[in-house]
This record gives sequence, C-alpha cells and structure tokens, in this order.
Amino acid sequence: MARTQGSHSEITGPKLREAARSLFARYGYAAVSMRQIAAEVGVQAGALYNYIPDKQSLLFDLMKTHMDELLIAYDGHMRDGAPIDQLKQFVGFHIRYHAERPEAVFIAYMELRNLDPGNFAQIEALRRNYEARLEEILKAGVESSAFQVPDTRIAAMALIAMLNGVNTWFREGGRLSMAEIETLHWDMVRKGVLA
Amino acid sequence: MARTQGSHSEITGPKLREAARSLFARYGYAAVSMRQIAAEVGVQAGALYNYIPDKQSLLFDLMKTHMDELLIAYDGHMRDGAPIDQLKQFVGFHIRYHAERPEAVFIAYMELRNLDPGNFAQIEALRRNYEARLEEILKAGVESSAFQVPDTRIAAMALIAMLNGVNTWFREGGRLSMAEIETLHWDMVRKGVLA
DNA sequence: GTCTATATTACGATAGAC
DNA sequence: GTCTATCGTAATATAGAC
Repeated sequence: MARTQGSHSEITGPKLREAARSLFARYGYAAVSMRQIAAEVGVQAGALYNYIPDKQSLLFDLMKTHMDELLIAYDGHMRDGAPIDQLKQFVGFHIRYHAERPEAVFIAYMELRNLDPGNFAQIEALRRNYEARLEEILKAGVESSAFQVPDTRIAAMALIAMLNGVNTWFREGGRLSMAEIETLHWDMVRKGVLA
Repeated sequence: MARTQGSHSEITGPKLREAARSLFARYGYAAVSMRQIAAEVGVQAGALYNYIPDKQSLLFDLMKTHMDELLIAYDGHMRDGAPIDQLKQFVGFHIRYHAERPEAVFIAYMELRNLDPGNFAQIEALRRNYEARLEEILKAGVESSAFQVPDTRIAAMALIAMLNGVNTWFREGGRLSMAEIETLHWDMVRKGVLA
C-alpha cells in the first residue's frame, strides 16, 4: 500500500468496474461522480480515462456484461426435462443467480433509463431474450397440457417480476435461508401455472 | 399566454409538482435539474423556491403524498368479505390504482435511495403498512383454511412484486386491455394461494 | 410572486509533466 | 499509467429589484 504513483493496469481496470458497480447500485448512476469512483479505486479522476472513454460507456459495459453472463450461465445450467422440471430449474436458477450478484441486478433494471438510446436497445434485446426463454418453457407446458396459462407472455413477465422481488429485500442471515425462499417461491409458481 | 411576470401562486404550486413528477419519473431525481423543472413550469429556477425549501423536499412531498393517498384509497375501496373475495379486491385495486398513476408509482419505488435517511424511514413505514394489509388477508385465508400459504410475509411481498411488474410494461392501447391483464393476474394469484 | 444576477460548488473530461 | 492542474459547463440555492 501507500504507493501513490506507478502503473497498475491489471488491477485498476477491474477495480474500476467493481467500484462503479458498487457505487451505481447504492446511489444511482446519475448521483455518482467520476471523482467518487476514482476515490474508491484509489486514483485520481483523470486516470480513469485510461480505461474508459466516458461515464456512459462504464454503465453500458456493466449492464452488457451482466446480461451476457446471465444468458451464458442460464444456457449452461439448464438440463432437458418435462416443462414442469424445466420451470423448476428456471426458478431455482433465477433466484440463486440473481441473489449472488445483487448489485449488477439492481443496476440492470434501475439504470435502463440512463442508457443512451443505442445502448438501451442492446440491453433491452438481451432482457427480452432471457424472458423469451421462460416463455418457451411455459408454451411447452401448455402444449403438453401440463400447464394452464391463458397468456404465456404475460405469465412470463409476471413470474419474473415476482422472482425479481426477492432481490429487493433478501439479505444473507435474515429470517429465511435462500433455500427456503426458493422453495416458497417455487411453490407459488408451480401452483400458479399448473393445470 | 406570453405574460412573463406577475403572481400565479394558485397555479404554479400544482404545476411545479406535476412537472417534477413527470420529469423525475422519466429521467430520475438525480438527473433532473431545478432549471429543467422551472422551464416545464414556465418560470425561472429561483421562483420555485417560493414553493419548496429545496429539491429533496420536493421529492419527499411527491412520495409522501402518493403513499398517503394510496392508503386512503385502499381503505375506501375495500369491502368486507371472505378472504378470497378480499384478495380479489386487493388485486383489482392494486393493479388499477397503480396503472392510473404510473409516474408516482415509478418514483415511489425507484427513488427510495435518493431520500434523506429521515424521509426514507417515513416512506418505508407507509410501504410496509400497505404490505401488511395484504398479509392480513393472507393470514385470514390461512386461518379459515381457504388458502395454503406457508409464509404469509414472503407471499405478500412476492404477490406485490408480481403486481408491480405490470407497471413496468403496461401501455394504454397495447395488445391487452387493463381488464384482461387484471383477469390474467388474478388467475395466477388465486391459483398460487389456494389450498 | 417572479425576475435577473450571482455566489458557491461540483461536474465530466482533457493536457501535459513525470 | 497516474499525477496535478484546469477548461468549460452546469448544479443548487440565494439576494435584491420590480
């Protein structure tokens, strides 16, 4: 510690993203200054521009990376099975994956309006992509008569909204464990879509 | 029009709140300047301080008023009945009331982190108050064996999260009417809690 | 009650030394 | 790659004229 000058490209880059993720999640993109981020990283504000062209790119990078990783993780996690099994996998994956990275999740849906139009369109496309994967499960369940869902699009959005709710209040060490919360939600989801 | 000076206390006050509500909802509290609000109202920025002590008070006033009115409207809307009927009333009330004032709703849950600590505590108390009313319905239903809900607190939060989801995508004139959306959600809620 | 003008502070971003 | 210093702009809020 205590070195105030010198080259640190391999650590400053990641630290910059971590600091921005933490601060944006807590105070919001518009309320956080480049100077605050720099202080958290341990450099002066000007030094940040060796890593990013501007503040907007930093926000976009965080959101794009989060969505890309979400889709990759989802595809790696899912196994074949009946619609009811796939739905259970989705619920478990969604709750746990999001609970493990609350900051990125929070930013991804609170800061959409602070994205430039072109950036917004890209993130929106990824979000719809994820939503569509749940809808496909619901559609398959309706076709096999396992589910009774009058409108799979609405149901997919409603279920994701419900599952996202966990992220607004869950804290490690609270009254319920993550596993219990998962069970309780799966119970409601299952009953809600079953024929 | 075209009068650029003079007294307008009876219209400027409400116009100020309307402008702030609209701009905060669209761009976020931190991203909106007093000058922007003043331009929307049709006065200079300094004139706004005849109506509010500072920007923070303006945000708090919008959120406090919204929550107060929500609770009053809820109490005026609810009628006695079996838990299942009360739950249906809650779902209908919540979806419609929130759909009618999307800006205030959006602000009420996106701008919580921009409230000063004392203001935050007040709004949080009102929000928990509203949530508790749904939980009471669920508890009554469990006691009468009409509902099977293992954890009424979690279920209340999950259901409200699901219903709030409507506000993030509903637009008048879309594929589905408000009544259809209400029916679809009631269908899921009902099945999700029934014994 | 609103205006113009301004005090004070902070912002994002850049330039040039090391 | 990071520093110090700074450019140009804009923020909240206030003062005093009308």
